[in-house]
Amino acid sequence: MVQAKLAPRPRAEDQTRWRILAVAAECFAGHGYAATSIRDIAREVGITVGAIYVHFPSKDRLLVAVYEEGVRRIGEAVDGAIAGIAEPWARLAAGMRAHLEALLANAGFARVIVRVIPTDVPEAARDLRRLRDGYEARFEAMIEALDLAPDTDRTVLRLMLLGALNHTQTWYKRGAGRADAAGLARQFVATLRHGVARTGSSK
Amino acid sequence: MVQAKLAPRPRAEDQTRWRILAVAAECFAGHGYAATSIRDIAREVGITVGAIYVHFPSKDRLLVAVYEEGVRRIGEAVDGAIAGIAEPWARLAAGMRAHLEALLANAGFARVIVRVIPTDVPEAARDLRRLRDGYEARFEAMIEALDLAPDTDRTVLRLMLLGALNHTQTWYKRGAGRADAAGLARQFVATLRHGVARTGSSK
Amino acid sequence: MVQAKLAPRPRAEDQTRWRILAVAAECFAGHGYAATSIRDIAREVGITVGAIYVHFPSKDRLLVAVYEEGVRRIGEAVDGAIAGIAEPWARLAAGMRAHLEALLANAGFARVIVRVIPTDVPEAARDLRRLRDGYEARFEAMIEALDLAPDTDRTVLRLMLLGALNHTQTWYKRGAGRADAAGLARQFVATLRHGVARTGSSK
Amino acid sequence: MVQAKLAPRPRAEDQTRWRILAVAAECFAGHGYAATSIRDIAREVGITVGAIYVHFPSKDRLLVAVYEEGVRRIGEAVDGAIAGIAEPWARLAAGMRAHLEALLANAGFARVIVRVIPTDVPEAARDLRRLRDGYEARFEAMIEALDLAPDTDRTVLRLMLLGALNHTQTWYKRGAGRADAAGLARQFVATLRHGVARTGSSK
DNA sequence: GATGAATGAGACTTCATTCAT
DNA sequence: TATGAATGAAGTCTCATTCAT
Repeated sequence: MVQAKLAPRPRAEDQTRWRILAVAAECFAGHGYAATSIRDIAREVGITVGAIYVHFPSKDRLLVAVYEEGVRRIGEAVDGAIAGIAEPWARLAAGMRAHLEALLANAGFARVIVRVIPTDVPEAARDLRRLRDGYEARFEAMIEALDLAPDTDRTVLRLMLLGALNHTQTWYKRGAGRADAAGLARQFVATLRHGVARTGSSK
Repeated sequence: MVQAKLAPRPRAEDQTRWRILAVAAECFAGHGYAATSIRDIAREVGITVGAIYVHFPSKDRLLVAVYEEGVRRIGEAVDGAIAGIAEPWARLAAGMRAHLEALLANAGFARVIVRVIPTDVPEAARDLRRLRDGYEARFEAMIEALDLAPDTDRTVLRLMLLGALNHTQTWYKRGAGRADAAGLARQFVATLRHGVARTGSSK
Repeated sequence: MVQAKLAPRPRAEDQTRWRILAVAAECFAGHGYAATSIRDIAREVGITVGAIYVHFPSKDRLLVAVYEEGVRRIGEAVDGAIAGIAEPWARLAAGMRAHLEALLANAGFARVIVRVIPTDVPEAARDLRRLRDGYEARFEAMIEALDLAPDTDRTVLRLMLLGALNHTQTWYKRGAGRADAAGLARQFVATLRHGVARTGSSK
Repeated sequence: MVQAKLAPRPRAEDQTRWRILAVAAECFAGHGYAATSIRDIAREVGITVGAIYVHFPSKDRLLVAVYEEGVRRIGEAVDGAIAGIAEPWARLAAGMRAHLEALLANAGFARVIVRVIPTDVPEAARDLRRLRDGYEARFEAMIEALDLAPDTDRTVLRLMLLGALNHTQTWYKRGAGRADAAGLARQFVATLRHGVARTGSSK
């Protein structure tokens, strides 16, 4: 009983590192890198500022660590979602849906990747870019496999798609539930595939 | 008479205000709101920190002023571009092109609107949102006029479109010239209209 | 009368800068550069920490400013003391006396030069070395003019002399008055000139 | 018996203590006490910060330990050098040479004594002073034995001599080899003994 | 004997803002 | 209109030291 009161460290010894990471992800994703102070994070975690420096050597390395974890998580989510799906458009739809779900599930880790622009943090820019590119390569591959109209610029398509996906973060109302991510992904992919013009209405 | 003594020129009197605005736009667009200090701006303009407070009461009011000017400029650009065009899809294409050109022309004013997210600056959030919404209403209207497939969610379409447009800022390589903005806009609108799937390849 | 209470800034507008310099000199000379904090200086001057940064951009620039002033003062003291004295040994004696008096007069400015070793502050090392060398060049010149025994290494003599002079700071008891500086200088120069061995006692 | 259980090796048990001492000596001598952190030392030794506290209760006690070892070493060096030399000037010359050699041999232990001024570390000042004085007493004795001109102040002579010796640390270029220490000592002692004025040139 | 997480104080520096001039 | 000195809070990071393991 006394134990429960005074010794709250039951399992992992580096639980603190994880809590810092999680809080930092939430803060960076919520207010941006520059607007988040180490103090903010420490306060939220419930430790001293110095304790953060026991686990991370600097603010920008903490950001990189968050980014890494974020890329790992959303990457695994997408990989898991598209595994076993062979048809290219279905693969893309599944990937987009997983991406959106991660993004809208209110998890800081995924949102950081979208929110923090590499060039914002010169000291970490190289690492951030590498991580980002590594993740986005999945979509490059998925788009590569599509059977597209002859004159389509696949690069522009990819960036357009990612722009649409990531922009959701700006306007999506939290609380609407993650079910909507599926609906959004469906509409996005349908739009990209067939367009939204009423059939027979064009040129 | 007092005029004759000190400030004989009628308009140039608030030239400083304009220079502050322009520099602030560039800074906010380049590094974000939190990462830009009043000192940075003052240094770039070549005046004292105090001088900024002569023209703007606070940092967040300065941001709002920049936003206002940005919205005014890009709004006028879009309005000018679509004036006289009746056909809905052509109107949208012209509007998107103007938007992209403003964004990629390296002008801070337009980029600020995309870069600084209203919620980042709580003290100014309401104003920023109002300004943003006022601008984006144009696209709402343009999309409203389109003849779309029956089950299309116009709101999602608008947000998808704006996401694609604004995301360009992240990856667009400057120096490529603004001519490309037109090309990008064309591809974007074509994609949204008809999709990119090879005709006859599906359903 | 109210004036005397509320407006204590009577003359110079950069009085603060001087007070900071003086206090910093005393602190750096007393405890060394690393052991002196900006807070210490601010507290002693009676201003905020930030106020120091209004006048000096960084701690090491403050040190350089103190050094500059110190070199200026002790340089002028020595120059004044040797002016008009033609006989080389008398010139050296006068110079040494002035140097010692400045050093032992309890004035931080002069002591800083002796106390803070250039290599201790890498960011300022180049400047400090330049200033120090500029000052010590006087002694080089004075020694150059001496009529010395043929095999004497003048450089070693100079360094030996400066070592003896500057070491005084370590052991000299303050409060004994500056009169002793003259006596010390006399004994130093006599020793260097003729040695201390009893005449006829050696080789 | 307890010995047989836990510490079977007689000497090597506190090897770590020695490594800490050696590194600390080098650091304190190189950058000064205040500018050296416990972490710097730990890193250099290749152990944890906590490990240092296993061997030394505080930073200032570590300094005292380094000082003690330094005084012991340079003291033994001087004692060994002057042992068996009876003629006072020759004794002094040998002692100075040994002192200089220890100082210039790039060994932190000897340099610490010269570099760290007792008053810099109030908590350890008393100990440092005691150790220093104990060492310098040798020179006091050596000077006492000299046959000097009647009006010579032996105390000033000692401090002058130590000042000249210890100042070498500031300017001596490492890498010139320790052979030069002998040459320097010779010139120092010759200067003090007979002076550097050209014979017959004075008064 | 040694580790490594943690603390609390304090390091230097920059911040937005005010105000007398 | 503009300056520049000043403030007080906050920024990132390092410090010596402690302690459970």
